[in-house]
Amino acid sequence: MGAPAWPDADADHEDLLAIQHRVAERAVFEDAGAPTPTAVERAVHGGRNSPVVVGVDQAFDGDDAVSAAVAMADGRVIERATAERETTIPYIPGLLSFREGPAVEAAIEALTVEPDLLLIDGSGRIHYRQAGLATHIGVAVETPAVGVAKALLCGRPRESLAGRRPAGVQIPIEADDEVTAPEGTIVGHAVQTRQFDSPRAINPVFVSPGHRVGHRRAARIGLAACDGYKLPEPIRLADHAAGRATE
DNA sequence: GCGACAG
DNA sequence: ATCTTGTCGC
Repeated sequence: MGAPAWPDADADHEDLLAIQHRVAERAVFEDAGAPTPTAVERAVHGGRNSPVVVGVDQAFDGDDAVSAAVAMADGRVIERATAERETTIPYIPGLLSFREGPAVEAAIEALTVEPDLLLIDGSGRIHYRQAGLATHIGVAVETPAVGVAKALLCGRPRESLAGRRPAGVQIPIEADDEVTAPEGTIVGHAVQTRQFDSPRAINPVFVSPGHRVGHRRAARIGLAACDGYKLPEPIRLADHAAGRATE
């Protein structure tokens, strides 16, 4: 078992923080088992003997969290699975994993295929205690994971994010005094996965290591997994699947 | 007290 | 995350 079981609804706030510190201790923020960006490119765009890349996203159905996991390999969707769990803890920035984690883990375990990489919507190392949803899940299921968030939770961009950047640009996100990592540690990147020529600029996504991957490879994986849209294809498909499971 | 704040 | 139609543009 890579991480503690999910806490009860009546767990103390301090217990939750303690769990996250443990998750961060067990997390590996360096390349150790995660597929290369090239391999991920084959899984999403096509190729032989690619790894199994699974995208995960959530939707809500009343008080329940609905999670969808979409597995891709050799350029095709090979399996989809969903799981629904009652939410007990409310949404609190920094404690998201305790609200959505149970459903996410259940959806991943409902797959019959074994994931080589998890692409999870939400932060990984870009988190106050370096234990965002992607890190918590990666450690819990002992699988390489990358976090892809649509907004920045914490940390300091090395450069201003104002204005427009062309697709492919990666701006380091450094730890500040709110993050439990030495000041200046690169905990992730703002990745411009998509950009238009139109007057309306597209925002970047925030990619960070979840487990068994370094920040550099995580960012390149984020770009390699995109297919014409702002979000990595497996996550985009999981988004649709989760929404459909709600209807 | 003020501002920040994944989904 | 979610409540929600049309509309501007490639």
